[in-house]
Amino acid sequence: MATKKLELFGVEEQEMAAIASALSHPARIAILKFLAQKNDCICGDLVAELPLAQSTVSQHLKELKKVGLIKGEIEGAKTCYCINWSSIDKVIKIFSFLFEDLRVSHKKSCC
Amino acid sequence: MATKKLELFGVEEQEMAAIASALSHPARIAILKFLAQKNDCICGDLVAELPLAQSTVSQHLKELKKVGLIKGEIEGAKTCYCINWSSIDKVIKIFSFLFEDLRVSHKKSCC
DNA sequence: AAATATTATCGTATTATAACGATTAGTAGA
DNA sequence: TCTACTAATCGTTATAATACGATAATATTT
Repeated sequence: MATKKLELFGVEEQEMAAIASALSHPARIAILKFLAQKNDCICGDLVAELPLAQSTVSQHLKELKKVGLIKGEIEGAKTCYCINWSSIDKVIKIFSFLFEDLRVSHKKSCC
Repeated sequence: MATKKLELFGVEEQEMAAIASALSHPARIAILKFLAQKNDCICGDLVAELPLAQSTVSQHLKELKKVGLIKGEIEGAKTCYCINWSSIDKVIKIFSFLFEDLRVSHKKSCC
């Protein structure tokens, strides 16, 4: 009874929701911050930094990669992760676009 | 085994994640858009607009209200909803702040 | 070749989310 | 008052997300 009816909405709404989903866990926000501060790092660095198991961190990295917010490059046994800046730009553009669009039609409301 | 360990992260990370959670469903994005376009509306308008049951729409509205993105004012039998613009401003500030912060330290990375 | 290191994936348990119908509580109108 | 309307909440079901340990896969070191 509770299948997500995502497909019944517009592609823009779906895309924004998918990006927001990727940002909807503090661990993933923390990963982005850490990644930006260190410029790049391997999975093990994040495991040392976060209060989560290695498998869990790997899972979070996978979700961030799924929506394109980060990139991962295999370097031997390790995988080097970094932020996908062009994707970040796109995200900022999409969201600020939404909010600016909203704002123009802002008159007076009931509350 | 799978209790969310949200409290183990910083307050800023938690706050951002909570806002992103509210935006992580296309129905809620659609509600915000509709609300901005019409300036304000009642629950029934959204039920007519969205492919969801009344109880489900009400649930989504509750989540948006929980993080302060919208306001609701009871007017007799109806409830008038509108966007909480000061909250939207705050959201934009928090997120652009994050991304700008990230960007300054952007040198060259492994990928 | 064997041991170690690193990360991804699998399997699983628990909690959270999404959706609906039914009910409740409130207001407004006949 | 009785009826109709509006929206919130309750109860339930199904799906998704979170987390972990264990294992697998690959690369490096000894």
